[in-house]
Amino acid sequence: MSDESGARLEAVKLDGSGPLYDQIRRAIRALVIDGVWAPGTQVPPEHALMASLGASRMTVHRALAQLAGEGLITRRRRSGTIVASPPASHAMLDILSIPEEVRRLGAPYDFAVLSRRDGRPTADVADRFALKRSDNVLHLVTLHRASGRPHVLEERVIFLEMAPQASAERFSETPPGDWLLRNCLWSQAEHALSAISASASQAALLAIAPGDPCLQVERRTWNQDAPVTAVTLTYPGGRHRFVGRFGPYGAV
Amino acid sequence: MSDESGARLEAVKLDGSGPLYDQIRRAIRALVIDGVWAPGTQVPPEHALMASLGASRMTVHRALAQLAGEGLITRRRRSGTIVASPPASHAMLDILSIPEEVRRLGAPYDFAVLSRRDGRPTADVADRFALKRSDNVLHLVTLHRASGRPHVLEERVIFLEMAPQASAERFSETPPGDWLLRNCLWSQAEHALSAISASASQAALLAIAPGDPCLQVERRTWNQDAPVTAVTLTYPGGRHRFVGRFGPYGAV
DNA sequence: GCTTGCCAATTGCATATGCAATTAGCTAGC
DNA sequence: GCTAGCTAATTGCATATGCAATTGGCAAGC
Repeated sequence: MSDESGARLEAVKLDGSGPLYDQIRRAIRALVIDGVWAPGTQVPPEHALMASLGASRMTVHRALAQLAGEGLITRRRRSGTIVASPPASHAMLDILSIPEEVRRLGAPYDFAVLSRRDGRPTADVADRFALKRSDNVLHLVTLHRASGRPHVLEERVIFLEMAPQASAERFSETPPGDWLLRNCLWSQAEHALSAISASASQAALLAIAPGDPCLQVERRTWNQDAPVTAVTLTYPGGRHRFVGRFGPYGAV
Repeated sequence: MSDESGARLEAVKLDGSGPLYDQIRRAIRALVIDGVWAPGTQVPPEHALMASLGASRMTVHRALAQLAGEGLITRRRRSGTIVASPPASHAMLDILSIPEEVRRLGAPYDFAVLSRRDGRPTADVADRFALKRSDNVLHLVTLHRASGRPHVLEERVIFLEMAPQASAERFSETPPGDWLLRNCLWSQAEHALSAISASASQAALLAIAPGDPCLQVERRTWNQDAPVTAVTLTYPGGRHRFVGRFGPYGAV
């Protein structure tokens, strides 16, 4: 009734270990990261948490201020505290949206799904993710273009266990990566970056010569240890570079 | 006399803008980052800052606690607060020490300086760093080996303006990158990552075939806007990959 | 209905206070 | 000289208090 936005006060459970402010911080952090409190959820005000947890307002404030500093929540006077949306990207390799990547280059973007196959995972994929061969997966090959020229080739496997709605999706408006970002939760990702020679088929699709060097990004994504998707992005090497800038104490 | 470690209390200057605790935090942060308070320097105790700045202990504490959280200072009861050493590396591309990189692979490491040339910068280099052609630079080509096999080829330019001691250094014990890390300050670095085809000379040095794909990392390093060094690292593509792992809220 | 102004909820900031925990360095005793 | 124990310096944590700033929503007046 009163908690229309769904943040139940009782959900905040302290574990009794360490400083009180840190217990509060970790408890709320866990609720946010595990998705119990979705982005946009109204977090109980300091006074409510204070009464509920038996802590002083300053102690609650300290926990919430830290979480706000970490970007997990957003606070505004009078309106209160809400769970923030996860930041879209952090650093060099965290660019997850290819349309956005192209848009930043100032080039018009389009894409085409070249092939699509539902079915069982290949032995290779099943192996890398410790899947049962009976799990259903969706294979997609997508070509992204900037200014009409091939930008990157995407070869993706989606694990339907975690993303059942993907079966019904046509991926006509939104490329698979962006669609997944909007429709699936993820808690962990791993990137591997390497240089390869373009195979004949890759070269043909990317409009380069076979054997030309390419930057290959392999990304595997999980939600709470359950695999969500795996993708291999192949960038024509001559055309792309990843750039990052930072100082000894972090990003500049 | 009393401040044998050199942290002068008067060095902490507030700028009057924003919350007091944040002014204090930024003031001390600047002293650390700009190297005025070197790593290991004893930071004045809370009571001293409190008296000197006219703030309450809790306010000073708040600033220092935040800085400790950011890793810029280390605090211990009774011993007090000291400036921390900058973290050696942060994430995927921040690995600065190649010996360390090889050691992590569990392989024995060695290196050889293949060529060395003192003199004026080439037009190309002078251009990229906005140098005067009269500035002195040191060109070095170094091959790093893991288990006796070529691991990465390093082509480096050191700007002697910022690192005059480099002229006298033989680089027989320590490769140039590590030597610079220990002997030079830097405040900013930029990485660019791309895929290339090995040239004939690169291929020969790396014991691969000409045209084989390589991962190339170009790193440029500055100290307060003055260039310190520029380096190109060429990794045989088939043999190396960079891996990073994180969640939507940061590194895991 | 529309606007203006007020009230109250909520967070932001700073202070004062007290006690706990840690430990460097000194002191007393052997 | 050596050790055990004490003292005091320093940080860590929690609370209570008060006021400032912001602003959503209501009420009063037009």
